[in-house]
Amino acid sequence: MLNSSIADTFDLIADLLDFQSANPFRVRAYRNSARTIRDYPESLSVLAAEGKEELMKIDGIGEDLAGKIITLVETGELPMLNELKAQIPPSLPALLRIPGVGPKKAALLFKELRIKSLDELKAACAEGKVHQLKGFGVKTEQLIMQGIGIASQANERLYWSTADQIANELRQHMASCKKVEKLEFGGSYRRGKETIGDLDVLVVSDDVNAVMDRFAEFPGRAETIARGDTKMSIRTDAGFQIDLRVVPAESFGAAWQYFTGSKEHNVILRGMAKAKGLKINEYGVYKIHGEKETYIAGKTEADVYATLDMPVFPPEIREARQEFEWAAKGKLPKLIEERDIVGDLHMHTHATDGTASIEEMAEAARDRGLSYIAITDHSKRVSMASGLDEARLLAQWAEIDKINKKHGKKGFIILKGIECDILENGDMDLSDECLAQADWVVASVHYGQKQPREQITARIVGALANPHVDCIAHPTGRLLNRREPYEVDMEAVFAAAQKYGKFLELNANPARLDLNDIHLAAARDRGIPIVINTDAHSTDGLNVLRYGILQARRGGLTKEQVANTREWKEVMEMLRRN
DNA sequence: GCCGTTTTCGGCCCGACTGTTTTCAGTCG
Repeated sequence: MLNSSIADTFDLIADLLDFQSANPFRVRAYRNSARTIRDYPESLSVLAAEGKEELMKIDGIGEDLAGKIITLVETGELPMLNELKAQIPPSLPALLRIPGVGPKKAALLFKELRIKSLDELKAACAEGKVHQLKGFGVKTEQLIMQGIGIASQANERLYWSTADQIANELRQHMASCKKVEKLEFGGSYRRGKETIGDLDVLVVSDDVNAVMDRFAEFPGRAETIARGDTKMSIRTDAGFQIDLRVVPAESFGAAWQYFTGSKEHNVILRGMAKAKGLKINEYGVYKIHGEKETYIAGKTEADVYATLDMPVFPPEIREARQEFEWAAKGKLPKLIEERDIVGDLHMHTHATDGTASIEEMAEAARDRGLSYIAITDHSKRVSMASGLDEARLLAQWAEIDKINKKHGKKGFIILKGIECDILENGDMDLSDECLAQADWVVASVHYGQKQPREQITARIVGALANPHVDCIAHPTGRLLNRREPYEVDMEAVFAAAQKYGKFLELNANPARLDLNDIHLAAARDRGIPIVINTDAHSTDGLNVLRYGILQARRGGLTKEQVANTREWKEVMEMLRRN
């Protein structure tokens, strides 16, 4: 059983318990464990076979949950969940997706009006039944009507790159308001998450109304969800929510820290503060003496963290994973930066599905400060992209030799590479004799992505065993919001990469970002070199590198752990050594 | 349901906003 399935089960239990108004801390225990399990790098099914004690070593999993995981893995079901399901209709959790409807309101709707689904709720609202319920009113009924539309919409999270565009537009828009002394973004956007659910904006100003009025004029605004003394929320016409907070300068650091999150990171931080007789909220850090409290910090993030003897964590690792452990040991990693990258080892030209020539790609890469690139067009199996057969590939390599000779003195190298398909039967799409002549070979799966776990894992592991293959491109094949990853057993892939001394790619395309942060951390712990590539199909495509860097930072990668921060000569030595 | 360098019991982060209320519950982040 996949970790994600176990996590889904626990999340469902949390939802159902919520409806029953169970102890909120019990509900939280299920949600916390679900999150931990979803992020856990190793297979819990494997751990479960080793017994309860192994599972209980994981933070947030105690005796009871360990037992439930084992039952789940062994039998595929959970008696406790079956009992809950018998009491609560399965469609009820859908009601929770309506903004403003939580467990209490949903439970009341079910109890009083027997409402079990969004459709039934819509009908009840239309008939005016909902506003008669205790605790509901006409406004709430209208809000639910609108909310049903939002809940039934796909409600997709935005790519980080899209959120970045919106953030930049908003920054420009707000810049013309003279009352804005300072403006920063927080939330998952600042933490560089691959997708963003909403945008958090923080403004320092002594004129809240002026700032909010300007915010209300944002061209993308479709509606204002809330507007209070310090906080305002709008929704864009695309259904994307933006939350604004206006704070005084002495609270800026505390607020920025607070709104950057993650929530889990903050919960731990506040727990630490409490143990020290301090309180942290979005206005500052306070020393508690009896009934009274005094402000001791809050102007900058550094001030806030310093009250707990903590360093300023890079936002990308504020996920309550390993950062506190690192900080306690004084070993916070120095995360990789965009300028550390000196080469790009995956890109296409107009020979296949790219739009630029070899020379154009090389020049664009050189403009961006790189010292080498690999041209890695598709192999022939990818016929839709007019993939290269052996003859065309050899011709391309001859051309690369020529170009290198022409520009050789400038110290920029174009490598003869290929993105060779791993065929459905596990064979490579080009012969070993052909691949042997390449400087650099990335292997990838484009067909037969739906194959069962054993089969697709064997294909990728087989490719890693091929002596001519250097790297696996986009190892899980997922496309954010669009396509699930292959059912590949990443543990087996990591083991093979280690055994054969191969590299794994972090594909920087904002829709891929494959490997993800969890996998990157796992690869890092195993000493597997990562290569951050753009997979560019045009000269502009080279610009996606920054998204890959964010993802790498979320995975806790340093410069040393990324192969293409080294000059090509060194990379070659790594390959030869391996 | 989890957890312990004050604790194996009794805590578990904290505040803003809204709507429906006459002082607060529910929701959200």
